[in-house]
Amino acid sequence: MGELPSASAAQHFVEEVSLTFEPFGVPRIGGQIIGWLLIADPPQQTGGDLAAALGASKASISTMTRFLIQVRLIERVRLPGQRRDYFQIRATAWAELLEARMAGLTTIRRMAERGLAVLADAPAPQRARLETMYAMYAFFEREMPALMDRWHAQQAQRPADQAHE
Amino acid sequence: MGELPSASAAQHFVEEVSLTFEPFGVPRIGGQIIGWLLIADPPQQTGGDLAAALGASKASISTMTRFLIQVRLIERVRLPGQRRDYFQIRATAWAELLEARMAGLTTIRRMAERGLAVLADAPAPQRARLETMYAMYAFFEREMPALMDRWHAQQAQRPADQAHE
DNA sequence: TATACTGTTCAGTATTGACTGAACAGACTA
DNA sequence: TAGTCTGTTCAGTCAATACTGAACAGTATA
Repeated sequence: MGELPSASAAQHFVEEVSLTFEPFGVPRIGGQIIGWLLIADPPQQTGGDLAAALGASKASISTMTRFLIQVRLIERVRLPGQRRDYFQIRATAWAELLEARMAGLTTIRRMAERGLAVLADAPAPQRARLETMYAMYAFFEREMPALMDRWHAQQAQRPADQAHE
Repeated sequence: MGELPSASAAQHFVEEVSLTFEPFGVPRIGGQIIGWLLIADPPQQTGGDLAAALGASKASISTMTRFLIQVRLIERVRLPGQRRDYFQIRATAWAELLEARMAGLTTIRRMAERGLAVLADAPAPQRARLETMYAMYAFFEREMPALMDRWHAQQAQRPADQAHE
């Protein structure tokens, strides 16, 4: 177990992360794992570590880590010569999370599109609701990639503390 | 009840919208109400209309409409001289939904900030995880308003079929 | 082969919450 | 005041699921 500045502050942070992720459909323990992996020392922790730190059963940890790996928030690493599994936050997790959010734009744009297909023969005023909805999401869907590129460009420009990965 | 091009196509669309909103924490019937209000003719529908069209109880409609009003997706209108309540999609619902999503950026940025506070005395490599997370969300939090402004400007420029509202 | 250790699977529990039917409340007509 | 609309509230049911404890399976050491 690592040295944390204040155990209670860490615990409070873990709880906060857990609550932040809950409305996004991530079960409580999943959020706790993320929170803990964000501040744990070292960054890679075993299933046993997680179970101990969070006071959860091995079963929960096993199921949740598999889930978090599937949604690409964490990854499983095996240190050479070791037979234990370690978990850590994926370096690109947050970038991909944001990109997934942007893919959500497409979903809604398509939904509007389908609605307009249903109202194909309807008069314009009736279609207006869906037209504006479509226009808006199509706009952001079109513009977001450029913004994402600017972010990546800015990152490449100042690789200051990009030690890991 | 209005004239729909194809009842089954409409029903299918309603179902699709319902499924689209489900992962966002909107209960099934809530999504159905949104779907129906997107294509219904006329755009304003009574609680009874909704109950009949969706085959749901008055109680569900009452609770869900109140919820959807609270999250500002729909609004309750009273036609002059009428004593019945009508519901319709708010004209600015989708814009505000997107803005709410952007507010989510702030939540995550703050979360990273809190984590960094917990690791105030930790060495740089340990803080790196949270630093990149913070930088990324702060970047988008900073840039998104400008993009939103561009959208509004573009809308003002061509007020073509902005008949309603 | 025995044993320690890893992690997974599975049955069972307990909680949450979406939805309904029925009772209730308020406002307009007769 | 009675009757008929509106919409809300409430108790109860039903289904989904998060979580646990215990049994299981695989792999390395003795």
